[in-house]
Amino acid sequence: MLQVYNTLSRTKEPFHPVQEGKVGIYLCGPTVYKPSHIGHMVGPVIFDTVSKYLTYLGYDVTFVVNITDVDDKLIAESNRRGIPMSAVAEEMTADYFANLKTMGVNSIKFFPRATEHIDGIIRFTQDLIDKGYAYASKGDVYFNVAKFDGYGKLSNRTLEQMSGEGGGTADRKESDFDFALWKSAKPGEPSWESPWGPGRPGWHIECSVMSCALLGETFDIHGGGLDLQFPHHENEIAQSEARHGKPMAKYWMHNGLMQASNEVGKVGGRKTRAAESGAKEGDLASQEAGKISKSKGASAFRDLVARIPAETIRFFLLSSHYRRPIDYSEERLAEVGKGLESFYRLFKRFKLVTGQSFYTLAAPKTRAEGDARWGAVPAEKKLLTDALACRAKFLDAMDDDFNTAGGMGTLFDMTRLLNRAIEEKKLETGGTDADKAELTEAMTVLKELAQILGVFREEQAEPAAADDGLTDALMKILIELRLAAKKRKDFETADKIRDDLKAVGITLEDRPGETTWSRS
RNA sequence: GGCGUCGUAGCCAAAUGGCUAAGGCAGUGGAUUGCAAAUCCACGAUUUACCGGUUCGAAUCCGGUCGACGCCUCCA
Repeated sequence: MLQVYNTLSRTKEPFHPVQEGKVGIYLCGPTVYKPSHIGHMVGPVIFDTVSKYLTYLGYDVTFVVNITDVDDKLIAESNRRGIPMSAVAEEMTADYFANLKTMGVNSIKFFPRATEHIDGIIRFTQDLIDKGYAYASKGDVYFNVAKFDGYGKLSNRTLEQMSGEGGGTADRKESDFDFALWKSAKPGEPSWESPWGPGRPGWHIECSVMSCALLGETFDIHGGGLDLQFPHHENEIAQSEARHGKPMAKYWMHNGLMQASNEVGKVGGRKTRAAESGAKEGDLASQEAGKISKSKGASAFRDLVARIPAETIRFFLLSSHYRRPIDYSEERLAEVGKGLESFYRLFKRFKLVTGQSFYTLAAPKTRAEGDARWGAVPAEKKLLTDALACRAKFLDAMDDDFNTAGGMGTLFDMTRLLNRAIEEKKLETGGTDADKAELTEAMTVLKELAQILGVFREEQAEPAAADDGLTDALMKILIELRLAAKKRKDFETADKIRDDLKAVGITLEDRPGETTWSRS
C-alpha cells in the first residue's frame, strides 16, 4: 500500500485518490526568464518518477507543470535585452523543455502558461472580490488574508507569529500580509485589460486558476520545492479554498532543495535579520552553504549536460530521498557515474551472451501486469526467484513515500545476482538455452524496475562516437594484431598495444572468447 | 525572534520501536587472468553527534546539549 508524506498533516498517509483510478498532479514550474540550472530539474525529475510509479500502479495520471511567462523578473529581463517579454519567455521555455527531454522527464501532460489563462485569472479574481475575500485598490487587487480562516495551515504559522515582519504596509494594501492577485501596469509594461484597469496577474493566482482548469477544484497531489511552501502554496490554498469552499489538494508534497556547498551566500535579508536577532557576529552568513539559485549565478543546465551524462544526473537526483536536501558536487556526480558503469557493462555482457539488447526487452508496464507475469515461478529458477525478491523490495521502498534511494540499492543487488549467474552457468562460453532464457527473464525484471525510475531507457551514446566507422575498423585490426602477439607469447607487444590504447582513452578487456573495447 | 529540517562507516546514503544497521564510491585480501581490465567471493559502524529518560526492546519515541541548514523576501 502506497504511503505518501503530506506536508499538511506532517505525516505519511495511505494514498487514496480523490477519484477512483485517477490521479491529478500539479507541480509548480519555472518562471522562464533565464536558462534553467540543475536546481530546476530536481522537482521535475522527482515528480516525473512519482508520476511514473503511480502509472505503474495502474492509475490514470494527469501531470501538469505550469510555465510562468509573465512576471516582474521577466519584464526586467525583457527591458535589459530590449526584446519583448514574450520573446524571452519563448526562448527560455524552449530551453526548459529541451532540458526536461534530456533528463527523460516525459510524463508531463500539460504545460499551461499564465498568459493563456488571463481570462480565467480575471474571473477568479472577480469571484474573490464578490465573495469578500479580495479588494481592489488603485488598480491592484489584493487578497485579504485576515478573511481566510485557515491561513498558515500548510506552513504551520499564524498571522500573529508573522507580525513584525515586512517593511511597513504598502499604501495600497490593507495589511502587510495581503498579497496581490492583480497588479496594475506601469507605462510601457505588458498588460491586459481588466475590470480594474490594465495590468497583469500576481504571482500566486495562476496556479490556482490553471490547476483548477486542468485538474478540478480538488485534485490529488500538489508538489513543489520546499521554498514554495510559504508564501506561494499558502496563498494558493487561500485563493482556491476561499473561492471553492473545499480543499485544493489532498496531498501536498515538497521536495528538498539542492544545495551548493561552495556557493557564496547572498547578502540580504537573512544576514540582516541574523544580525538584528543577535546572531553570531562575523561573516558566517556570507560563507555558509546555500541552495542553488539563479540569483547566485548557478551555471546553465545545458552546459552541465554537455559535460555529464543526463542519466548520471537523474540517478544522482534519485539517489537520496526526495524530501532531503541534496548537496550538489561534481565529485558526487562522478561517483554516481562510476556506479552506473556497472549497469552498462552488465547490459553489454547480456548482449554478448544472448544477442539481445536490454533496452528493447518488453517488460511489464504495470504492477498488475508484472504480478501476473511473475506470479508462478518454479523454485528451481533460482536466479529469477532472487530477482523477484529484489523486485518486491524495490516496490516496498517505492510504496514507502517514493523511497527511490532505497529502491536503487536493490538494483545494484540485481547486478550482482545477474553477473554471478552468468559466471556460475558459464554463459559467456556456452550454457543452456534454458539458462539463457532465465537470464533474459531476470534482466526483464530489472528493466521493469528501471522504467519506474526512468533510467536505462536507451543505449548511452559513446562519447564522440559519431565517426564514420573508421575507429571500429581500426580497433578490429589492432585487436587482431594483439591476439596474434598473444598467441606467440609476445606479451611485450600485446601489453604495449593495450597500454598505448589506454593512454588515448580506450580500454581493452579480454573476455572469454573475444576482446572488447570501450572509451573511458 | 517565529516556524521547520537534519546530524548513520573515509565520503554519499537507506532503514523511523524488534531478525546479522541496505546499497554506492573509495580501500584491503582472495578467485580468475600470461599480466591486466571487468566480474565474483570475503573483510569495514560491538554501533547510528553527545548526555539523560521512556520501554522487555530505540539509530528510530521524549527531554537537554552541541553542530549544520531551510523558510519567514524573488526562488524549483
